[in-house]
Parts: sequence; C-alpha cells; structure tokens
Amino acid sequence: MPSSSPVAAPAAPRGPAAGERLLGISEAAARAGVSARALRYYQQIGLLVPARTTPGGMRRYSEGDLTRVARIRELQALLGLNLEEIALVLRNEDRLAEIRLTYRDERTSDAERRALLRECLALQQDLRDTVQAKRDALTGFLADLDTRIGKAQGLLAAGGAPPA
Amino acid sequence: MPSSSPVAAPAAPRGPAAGERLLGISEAAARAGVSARALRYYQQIGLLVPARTTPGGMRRYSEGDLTRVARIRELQALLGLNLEEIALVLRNEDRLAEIRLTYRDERTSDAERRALLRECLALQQDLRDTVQAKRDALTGFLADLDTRIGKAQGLLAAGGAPPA
DNA sequence: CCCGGGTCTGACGTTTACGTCAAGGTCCGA
DNA sequence: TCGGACCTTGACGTAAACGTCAGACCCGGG
Repeated sequence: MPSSSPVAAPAAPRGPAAGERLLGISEAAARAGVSARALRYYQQIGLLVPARTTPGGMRRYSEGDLTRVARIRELQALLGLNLEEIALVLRNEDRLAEIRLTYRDERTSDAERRALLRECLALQQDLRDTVQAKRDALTGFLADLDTRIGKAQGLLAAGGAPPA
Repeated sequence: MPSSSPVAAPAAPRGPAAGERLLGISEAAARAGVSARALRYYQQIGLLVPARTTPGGMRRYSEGDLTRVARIRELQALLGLNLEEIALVLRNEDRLAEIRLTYRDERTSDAERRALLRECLALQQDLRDTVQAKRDALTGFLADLDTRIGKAQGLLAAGGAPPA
C-alpha cells in the first residue's frame, strides 16, 4: 500500500493540548528515537499526521504524536506487525477514542453507537488474543531454554569430578 | 553478510539417523512450511546444510533438518531476529551440542572444555534474558489492552441506561 | 530585511529474505 | 535405456521501511 500516491488516509488529527509547545521534525524524531525520514514516511502512509502544519508547510509535532510513535515502535518490535497492520490497529483505536468522545452526542442513535463500539471492541479483542498467543508461545520457549540451560549447567557441575 | 560469495560457514553437519529416509528439497520444504528457495537460501548463508548431498549434487534433508527449520522460523516469528542473529544462536547451540558429545573426550583438557561450555552457557543465558524481557513487555502490553477493553466494555454496558 | 540553519518535496539507493524465471543436469520407474 | 519429474546454479526481480542525496523553500533572530 505504501505506493507513490499523493497521500493516504488522514489518520485522525491529533489535537495539540491548546498552547502546547510543538516540535520541529528533527527534535520530534530525536525525542521519539526515530529518524525524520521515518516520521515523514509514517505520514505518507497515513500512520501519523503531525499535530499541526505551519502555513509554510512545516510539520509541528505534539507530545501526543510522540506517544503515537512510541506505540508504533512497540507494535513493530513487540508484535512484529508491519506498518500496514499497525495502521489498522491505530485506526481502530482512533475510532474507539472518537466514539468515547461523541458517545453522549445527540446526533447518532443509541443503537448505532453501540454497534460501532461493539465492532471496535471485537477488533481490540482480536489483538488481545494475538498478543496472548504470542506471550504463551514465548513462555513455552522460555521453559525450553531453561531446560537446555539446566542440562548444560549440570554438565558443567559434573565436570569437576566425573562419578564412577 | 548474505553476499554473492561462494559459500558461508558449514554450520555443523546434521547427522541423518543412519538409515533414515531423506527428503528431496520440495518435500522437505512442504513439510517445513517454507519454500524450496528459502531452504537454498538458508544453506547459502550457512544456516542449514542438508543432511546429505547426492553425488549429483541434489540436496537430501533429514527430520533433524526439518526441526532446525522449525527453530529458525520460531526465532524469526517469535523473537523477530534476523537470519544473521539466528545464525549466531544456532551456531552456539551447535557448539553446545558438540561439546556435550566430546565432553568426556581425552584430547582436550578439562579446564579448556569447561571454559568453552561456560562461554556457550553465557550466550544461552543472554538469549534467555532477551526472551524474558520480551515476554515481560508482552505481559505489560496485555494488561494495558485489558484495561482499554474493560473501559470500552463499561461504556457499552452503561450505554443502555445513562445514570442521572 | 536578510541570513543561516532547519525543512520541504521528489527521486533514487539500500538491505533483508526471499520469488521467479531460464537453461541445463539428475534420478528413477517402466 | 529413456522420458518425465525433480533438481541444479545463476541471475534478475520484489516488497517493506526507510537512507540519502539535491535543489528549493521557510522561519526566527539581529
């Protein structure tokens, strides 16, 4: 999906906390522990839109943006998701947050909002299941490793005085 | 490191269990759930050398080879290691196995073998620590998700009759 | 108003882990 | 022994996630 197309989905505007000091792309990148290029790329594929853009077209990032980058990196490193999958997850979370905000709004019907909420919840639980499966696998892996290590340690301990 | 160089490290010959039925690359690939190309590539970078090679130059894989492929995939998917890192891990495991075999050999001194063993053990424990760190992170992640899900569920439950 | 440093948009390069041909060589059952 | 299925080694292609230029543009301080 990361084609050379002009621009992807808007990815829900991050609201800067009114009067917050925004960061240029270099500082934002440094604080987030990624490259400026990565930030531009995330924007290109609709993963992260900077909180603001100056009239001249320069990106300005909020703290919330940094948090989002952290989440992206987490989903990358911990779950091994690719950016497309991460986009799905984040968009779902965005929708959930949006629903929370407009939940008491009068414009949509109760049933409608509940349906939407249920849909988002299902996706979240999907993710949860994925995470748990992975954690369980890692637990097994760990046990396996401990067994191996135990054996080698036994060998080491026995090495001093071979019995019989 | 996966350059176009002729061939990499031998990666410890897998001994086929004397009289075992060996598999051609296609069947091996199918049973291991990877492509034939992947198997060739693993060999090229010294990750997996088939148990035997016919005089004509055709690869023959043992069950042990399949196990090794499974381990490679596990390290890839679960830990997100790249093939170079996996090569390190596997080579270390190979050495450990080798040490186990020759541990009572007379040719090397006791101290020497113990030193080697200790070195391998250290690497294994490094890996163990990595795994545990990852598992812990996943545990935290899971708790986080559960919190979010709980909140959303609360919202859903309260949606029917907004209190006062 | 001007200047130096930060930033912009293309656009091409890079790495990993293979996929996908093409042109031949090998193996084995009839 | 021979034919078709399987396999071999190059060699080039590909997708993701950026890296790295070049050339132009913006922005805040003096």
